Amino acid sequence: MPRARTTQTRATETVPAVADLRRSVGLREVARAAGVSTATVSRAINNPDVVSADLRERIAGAVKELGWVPDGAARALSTRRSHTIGAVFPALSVGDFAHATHAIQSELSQAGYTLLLACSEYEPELELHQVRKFVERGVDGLILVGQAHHPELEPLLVQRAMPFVNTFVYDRETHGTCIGPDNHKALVTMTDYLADLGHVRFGVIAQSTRNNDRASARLEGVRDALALRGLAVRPQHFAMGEWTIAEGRALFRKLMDTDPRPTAVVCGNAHLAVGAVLEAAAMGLRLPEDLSIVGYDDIEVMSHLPVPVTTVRVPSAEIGRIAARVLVARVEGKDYSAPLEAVAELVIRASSGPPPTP
Amino acid sequence: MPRARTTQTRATETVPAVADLRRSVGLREVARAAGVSTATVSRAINNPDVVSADLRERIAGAVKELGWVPDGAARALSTRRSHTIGAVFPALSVGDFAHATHAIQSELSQAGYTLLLACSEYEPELELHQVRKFVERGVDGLILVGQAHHPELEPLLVQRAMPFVNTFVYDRETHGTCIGPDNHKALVTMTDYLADLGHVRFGVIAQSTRNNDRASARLEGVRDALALRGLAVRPQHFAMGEWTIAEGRALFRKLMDTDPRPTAVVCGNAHLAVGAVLEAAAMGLRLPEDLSIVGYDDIEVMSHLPVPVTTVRVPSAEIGRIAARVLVARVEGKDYSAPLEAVAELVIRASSGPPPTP
DNA sequence: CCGGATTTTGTAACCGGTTTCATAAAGTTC
DNA sequence: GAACTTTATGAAACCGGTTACAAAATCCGG
Repeated sequence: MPRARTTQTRATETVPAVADLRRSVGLREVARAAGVSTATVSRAINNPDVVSADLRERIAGAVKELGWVPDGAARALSTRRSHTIGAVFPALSVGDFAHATHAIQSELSQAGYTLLLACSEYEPELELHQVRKFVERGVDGLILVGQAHHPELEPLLVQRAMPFVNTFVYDRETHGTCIGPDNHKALVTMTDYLADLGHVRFGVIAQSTRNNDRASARLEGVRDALALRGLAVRPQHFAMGEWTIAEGRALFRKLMDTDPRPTAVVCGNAHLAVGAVLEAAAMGLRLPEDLSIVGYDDIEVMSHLPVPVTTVRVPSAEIGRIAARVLVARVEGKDYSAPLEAVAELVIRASSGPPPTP
Repeated sequence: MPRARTTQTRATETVPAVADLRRSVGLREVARAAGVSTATVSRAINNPDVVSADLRERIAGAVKELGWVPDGAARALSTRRSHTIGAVFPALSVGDFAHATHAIQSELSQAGYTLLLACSEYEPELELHQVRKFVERGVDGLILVGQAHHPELEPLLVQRAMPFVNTFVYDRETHGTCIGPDNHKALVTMTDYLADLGHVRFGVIAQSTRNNDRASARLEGVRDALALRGLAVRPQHFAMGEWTIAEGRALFRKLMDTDPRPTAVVCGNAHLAVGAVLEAAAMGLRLPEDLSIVGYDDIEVMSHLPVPVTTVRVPSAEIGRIAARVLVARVEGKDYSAPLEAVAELVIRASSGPPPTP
C-alpha cells in the first residue's frame, strides 16, 4: 500500500526500510517492548485476571503495535494440546458427509478448535494411514465414520488415550463411542412399513457394502425384517453397484427385467433412489400404482421429483454437531451428555403405496 | 513389550510395570535405545542417506519397538513448516465446494500435507477470522474462494509472505493467484448461445450476489452479452434468492407469472435450475418447445431429469487439484506451471432450443 | 509499623524435535 | 605413510511459547 514518496527525495540513500521484515516478532520482542518478562506476556494472553490491569494494557498495546501472532506450534508443543480435531470420512462429496463436515467445522470453530480433514476412500488401510498422520499432527481427538475399522486402528488410539467417536452408526453395545442412526433399525422400519402395506415381492438396489458397515447394516435390516415374515428377496431382485443416479437407473432397469417383477423396490441410498424413480418415469411406470420405490437419506431433490420419494431422513448435520460437541467435551475433561442415537425418521411420500391388485 | 519376569521372583516388590505408560517416548528414548545421539535419529528419519546402513537399521528397530511417532508440533516449531494447508470455503455442503475439498484433500495428502478446513458462511468478516486462525496455526499456505475478500485479508497474508490462491475465479488481471473458470465469460457464452437461437426475452433466476463475486460476475456476463445486442432483462423477469431447489421453483413460478413471459430462463446455479425445470414440468410447460431453461454447474441429476438440462460444466475437482498442486509447489519453492484457467464448458442438452414461433 | 498472607512478576527449565558446527573415522593421493 | 578429502556421528544451541518456583510487591489486622 504505502507506495511511499519514492521519488520525493533525491534518491540519496538506499532505504533499508524492509529491515524488520525477516525477523518475525515473538513473545520475547513483545515482552521487551512492553518492558516485562515473557512469562507475564504469556499470562496476559492466557490468563488475564492474574495480571495487573496496568501491565495487561501495556502488553496489549505492544502486541497490537508489533502485530504479534502467537505461534501455534510452539504453544502446542508446550501445552501438549493442539486445539485441533481430525475427521476421516470415507468420501467428502457425498451429501451426508458434506453436511456433517460443515456442522463439525462450525461447531469446532466456535469452541476454538480447528478441523483437520482427510478421506479414506472407503479403504481401511488408508483410513489407518490418515489416522496415523493425524496422531502425528497431534490432534486432540478424532471423528471417524462407522465402527468397522482396520484392526490396528483402535489399539493405536487406545494406547495413546486419544479420544474418538464413530459417527453415522448407533448400536447399543458400544453406546458412548458412536453417534448416529441405527442403520439396521431404520431399514427394518422401512421394510415393515412396506410389508404392512401388503408388499410381498421386494426388490433391493444397494450400494456396495465393501468396507461399509452402514450399508451392510441397512441391507441386513431389510433381510431380517422380511425373514420375520417368512419372506426373502429373490436373487434376481437384488442388485448392487455404485452410488450414482446413472447406476440407480441401470440397476432398476435390470430389476424390472424379471418376471414376476418386485412390487416394492428399496434403494440403499439417495442417488440410487433418484435414479430408480427417474428410470421408472422414463419407462412409463406409475408410482405408486404400478410399484413402490423408497430410498434412504433425504436430499432436497427427493421431495421435488415429479413423484416425491418416500425415504429415511438422516440428520447428518446434527450428527456432526453432536460428534463435535461430545469430542470437545471429552478432550477438555468436562462431560457433556447428549442423545447419541440420531433418530432416523421415515418420511412417507407419494412414491410408495399398496401393491397393485393383480 | 518387555512384560519382564514379573512373577519370576516371589512377588516381593510391587511391580511398577505400568511405569512407562505415562511417559511418552520421544526422540531421546529412541536414541538411547539405539545407542546413538538424537541428531542421528533425526537424520535417519529425514535424511536417511547420510546415515550408515548399520545405524539406520538399528534406529528403525528402536522406533518400531518403542512405537515412536514423531511429534508434529515439535517438528513444526523447529522447521518452521507445518506441512499443513488451510482452505476457507464459503460453504462446505455445496456440490462444487465439496468436490473441490475432496480433490484438494487427496492431492495434499499425496504430497504429505494435511488439509485444515474452515467455512466463511459467505461472510468476509468470518473469512478473515478463519484465515487469521489458520495463520496462527502456522499453515504453510491458504486456499480461498473468490477474489473479493475483506480489505485486511491480503495485507495480512502479504506481510507474512504467506502463499495463497483464489479459486473458482479466473481473471487475466490477476493471473497467477487465481484458479478457476472465468465466470463472466462462461455466461457470456451461454447467453450468446441462446441469443443466437433467436431468444430475445430473457429471464434470470440468480442466487444472492451478496459477498459472492462469482455470482456477480455471472450476472454481469448475462447483462453484458445482452447489452451487446441492445437487449436487457426486464425487471419482472429477474429474480434472486437462495440456492435451493425449492427457491428455484418459487422464483420460476414468479417469472412465469408475467406477460409477456421470457422465452429463455438462465439460472445462476444448479439447484435453481433443477427447481425451475421441475416446476416447469409441474406447470405442464414443454421444454424446449414452450421455453428454454439453462443452468450453471453440471451436477449429476441435471442430465437425468425427464428433460436433461443445458448447463455449464465447472471442473470443480480439477480446480481443487490444481490449486493444491500450485500451492504446494509455491510453498516448496519449486515452480509448477499449470493451466490456471479452468475451461467452463457449455453442455447443451434438451432443455434449450429456439424460442417458440408465435 | 510489623509480621504474615496474598497478589504480581521474573527467572529459567521445560516441551520434542532439527541443525550447526566440531570431531572422529575412513578413504585418497602421491 | 603423511597430508588432505570426504563421510559419519555427537554435543549443544535453537525454534517460541508455557509454567513451576522463587522473589518482590502489596495488603492487612493489630
